Amino acid sequence: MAISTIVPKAFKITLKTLKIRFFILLLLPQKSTRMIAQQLLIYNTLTRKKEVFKPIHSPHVGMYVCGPTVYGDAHLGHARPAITFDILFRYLTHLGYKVRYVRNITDVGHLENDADSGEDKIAKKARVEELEPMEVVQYYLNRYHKSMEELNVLPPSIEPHASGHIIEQIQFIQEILDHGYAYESNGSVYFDVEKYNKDYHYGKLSGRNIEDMLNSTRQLDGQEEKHNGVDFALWKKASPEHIMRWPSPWSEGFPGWHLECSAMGTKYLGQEFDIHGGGMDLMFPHHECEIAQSVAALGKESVHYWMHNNMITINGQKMGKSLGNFITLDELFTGTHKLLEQAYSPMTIRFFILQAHYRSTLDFSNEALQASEKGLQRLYDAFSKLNKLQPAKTSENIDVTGLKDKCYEAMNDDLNTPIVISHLFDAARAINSIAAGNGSISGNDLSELKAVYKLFFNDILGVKSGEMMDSSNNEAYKKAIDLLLDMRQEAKQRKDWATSDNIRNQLTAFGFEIKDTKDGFEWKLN
RNA sequence: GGUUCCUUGGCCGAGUGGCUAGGCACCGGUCUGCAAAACCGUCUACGGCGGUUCGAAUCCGCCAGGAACCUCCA
Repeated sequence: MAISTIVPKAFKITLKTLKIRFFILLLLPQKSTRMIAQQLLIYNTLTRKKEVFKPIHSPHVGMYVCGPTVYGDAHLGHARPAITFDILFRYLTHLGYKVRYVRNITDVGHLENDADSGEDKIAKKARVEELEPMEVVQYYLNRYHKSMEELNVLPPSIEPHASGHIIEQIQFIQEILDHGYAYESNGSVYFDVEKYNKDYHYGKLSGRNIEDMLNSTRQLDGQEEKHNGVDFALWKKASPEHIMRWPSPWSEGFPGWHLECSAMGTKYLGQEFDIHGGGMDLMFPHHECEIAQSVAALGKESVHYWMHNNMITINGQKMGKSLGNFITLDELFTGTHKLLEQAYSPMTIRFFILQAHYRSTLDFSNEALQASEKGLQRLYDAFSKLNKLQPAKTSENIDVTGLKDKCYEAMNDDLNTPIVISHLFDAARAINSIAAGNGSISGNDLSELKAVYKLFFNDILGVKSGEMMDSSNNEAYKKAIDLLLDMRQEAKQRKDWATSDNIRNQLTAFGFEIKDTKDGFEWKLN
């Protein structure tokens, strides 16, 4: 009785829902196809070629990026993948794709080395600082999030923790074991690289051959458990003093590092998904192992497009944790590092990173950052002038449609942000010319230019504009500065240059920039 | 040693066969009481040697220098 009354009702609701959905679908594809019609080329590390991006289930896109191991503060190097894939996330979304962006948090499984006595990085930090491991994780994760927010990096759709997916990882190992590509040894489980390589190619992503690797793999202590030096751990039995441990069919222990991405990627994005990103230094062995794990467990590769950002260097060398030559983001923002001549705002850092293509190395130096800071300021100034321009009948020296097309063209060419920026600088010059009275812009072009600027500068490149950061200014303070400069104007009219220069010089010393204009003055705080 | 990649003007950094970005710095000019900002202009480079081509920063070869990965790394 109850069922028969419920079913039709449920059916009714479903029909209604379907109708609404159908209606939405009718609307969406029009917008989507128009936008998605942009042909995006992305460089696929797997083929070493730029390829046309075709999602498996358009308009849905699945994207996985290797996030940080949270056992220390994020440094400049961490900002690179975060910003690179933030741009991709923003751009795909703008094109009309529905992106599910997964960026993991590694909070377990990072061995100090591959030896039996290998210690987890988080656990080590916890022991050194006498903290609960999860306390370490939370502390640095909070700080990571804060830095990312300051860099205007959008949060991913899902941010899974490795420690929260132990069951999935155990299942994944079981699949690999069932397919015969792993073996248990003294409570640990290792991936059988040699066996796998007979059926597939281990090393296809990084262009390696197992023969070369067999000869060059370092001999570390405690590797007697492995059948072969190149085999990597899927599960490690925990030594008695090891803090982070979970039960499994093989031993109390913890999962190997490479496993988390395979397990979480396929859990949230499906057995096959579109994009997997990360730093170039993760290509081997991390991503290579991921491929092997997926093929061994699922019988197919999970990832269609592998994308890798290049490194940030300092004095020509990779900035990294192990070399100890890194500068944390906090230090950059506050200028508290011995190599820094000054503090650099988060937007300067973001702009600096975007001025190089993501597949090129980018060398850190104060000179380069200062150049970025000034360049960014030039764009801010130009675009604040844009909002004050008066429309004319015709446009003389600016082609807004051409600008927009060129920006799209650059983005579509494997996210060429430096080219997009160069076009924005071209626009800035045109705006400045018009503002200086050399040229004109029509009303239509003016509003279109404002829209293009907002789209590429703010929305896609994700640079917060000056006004957005100007919220701390308050009226009383502005009036005080205006008052001082009014006094200076009076002094100028009396030709009392000593007083007028004194006011200007003092304000300049405090960091203000004073400009005299035809009818008065302008100022801003740098 | 193996694998992959790089070398662009004072600095940073795009560009993959002819159109030879952009930013910062420098210099000259315009504007200004002087500045600042802005505008206009100047400088115009592709590690070296050879080859392919009508034509090469771009393709090929050799040499020199550097980097990443091969162990944890974004």
